[in-house]
Amino acid sequence: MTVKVRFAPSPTGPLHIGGARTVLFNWLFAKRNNGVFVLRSEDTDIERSSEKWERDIADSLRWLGMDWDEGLEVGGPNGPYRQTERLEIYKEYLSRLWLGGHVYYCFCTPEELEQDREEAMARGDNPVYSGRCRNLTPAQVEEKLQAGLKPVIRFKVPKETEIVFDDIIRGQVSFQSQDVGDFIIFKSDGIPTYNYAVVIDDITMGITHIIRANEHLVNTPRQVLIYQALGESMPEFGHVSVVLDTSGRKMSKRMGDMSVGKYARQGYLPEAVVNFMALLGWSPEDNTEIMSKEDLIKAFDLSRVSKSPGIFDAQKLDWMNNQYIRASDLDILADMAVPFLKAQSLTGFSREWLKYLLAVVRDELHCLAQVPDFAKEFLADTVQVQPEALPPLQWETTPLVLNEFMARLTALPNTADFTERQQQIQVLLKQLNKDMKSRDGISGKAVYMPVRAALTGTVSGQELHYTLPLLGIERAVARIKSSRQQAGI
RNA sequence: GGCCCCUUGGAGAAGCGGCUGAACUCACCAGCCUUUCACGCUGGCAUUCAGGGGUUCGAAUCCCCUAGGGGUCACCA
Repeated sequence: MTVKVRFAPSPTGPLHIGGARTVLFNWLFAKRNNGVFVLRSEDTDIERSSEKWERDIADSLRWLGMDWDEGLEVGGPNGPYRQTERLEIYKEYLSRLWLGGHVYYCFCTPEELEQDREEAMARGDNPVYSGRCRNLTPAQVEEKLQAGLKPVIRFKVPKETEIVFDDIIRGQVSFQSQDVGDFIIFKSDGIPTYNYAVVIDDITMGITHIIRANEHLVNTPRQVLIYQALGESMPEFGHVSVVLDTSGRKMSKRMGDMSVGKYARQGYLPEAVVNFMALLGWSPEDNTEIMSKEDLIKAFDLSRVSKSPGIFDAQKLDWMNNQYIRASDLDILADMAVPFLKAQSLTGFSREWLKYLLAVVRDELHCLAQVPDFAKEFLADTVQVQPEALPPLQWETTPLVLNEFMARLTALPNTADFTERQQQIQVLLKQLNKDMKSRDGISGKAVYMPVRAALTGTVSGQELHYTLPLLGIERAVARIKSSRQQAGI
């Protein structure tokens, strides 16, 4: 039997890292087993669901490179893939439950239920539905229906039964049926509830493995009961632990700052995000850290997924992203950086310049959103001399150094090639240092620091032979003049 | 409150009864390299696996209890 898995989000918010990781595990599992991955939408919460979020989730998945074989947008043999469009199917299966005597109408009001719950809690009991409407006679039901009351439909949970299932990740899990309580499968508006609709979807779509977040573990006995009542064969379950935010709390959809979209917008590489998520709660046998999608697919194994919840560590993501930035092709990086530069209206540079900049700064880049800040450092014609850069500019020997440097710099032969210019500068700097040492007894820090300070207005930054090609000679000269003025030398 | 799940360093983790004197990665700290910052390199960072009992010649690994965290008990999913 071919493996078939699914991701079934409710489109009530953006996809966050935790949800995306659940998808990843599904996707990897499908790919590993040459299976099928389905994307559908659980939009029965009409109040909060919206197509906007459905699109957002699909976009996030596409961005991460997790394609789905069947479902939303791509269609397939088991559609429709939106629960609100599957109402007929749910009703069909409902009639089977009626026939088997597994369901009943319930007319209890929210107020009554609330009161029951409070009383049960006060008694220290499990606050499950009392079963008040379970034994209504057909005549009583008819009477209430005639009166225009809109009932919900509840599932009759068998008494005194142990509900056991094997969880791929957690092992055997068991529940007592009396702790479950008759649950609602159709709301009074005729819309099915989650616990019922998922089961019907999973049955009709032929899902073989349900890999989902641990918060659904306690829902599983209800779903198991429905499978049994319908006489359908059970899929395998695997409940993955949740991802907690930095403060140790569960990620929620309201927290947009953990969304996949945010990382896309900040210029993280999807491959890095995928790699990072894979390692959150899973590790390959050989403990490799940097893994491509192909590597992950080859190595993925559900049995190595951790049971305990993981905390999202942004620092490690940054490190991971940096690893990918270092290994990326400069053209790809440049393409990714352009929108960020445009967003800040940064212009006046060539493609080659950008690529050279990226080559120079990539080692310290966590994400592409940082590129404009680096670019700005080199694009301004003058700089504000920072306090810490003032002393080197005011050293006694600085004017001499700067004069000599400028003379040599302006005498440099023309070139449009950044690497060539870099080499020229390297030679120039070395020679300058050597000459000034023998001629004036000035060397090392005494020559490099003033040049750096005048050029950049700070005492730290890239190597000068990288900085200068980026600046260009004209700008370098302008900056030195301006900085000298600011320092009064 | 009942029920279910989880518990190895600041974070991700390896570990599956003796090869662990608890790998590895991020972060952090120190030193080296260096004209500066960063990179890089080297070293440090759990006398111990939430705590306590047990089983065993031997336990982070198996069992029990306690504590802590999370989830759920919705006409949300």
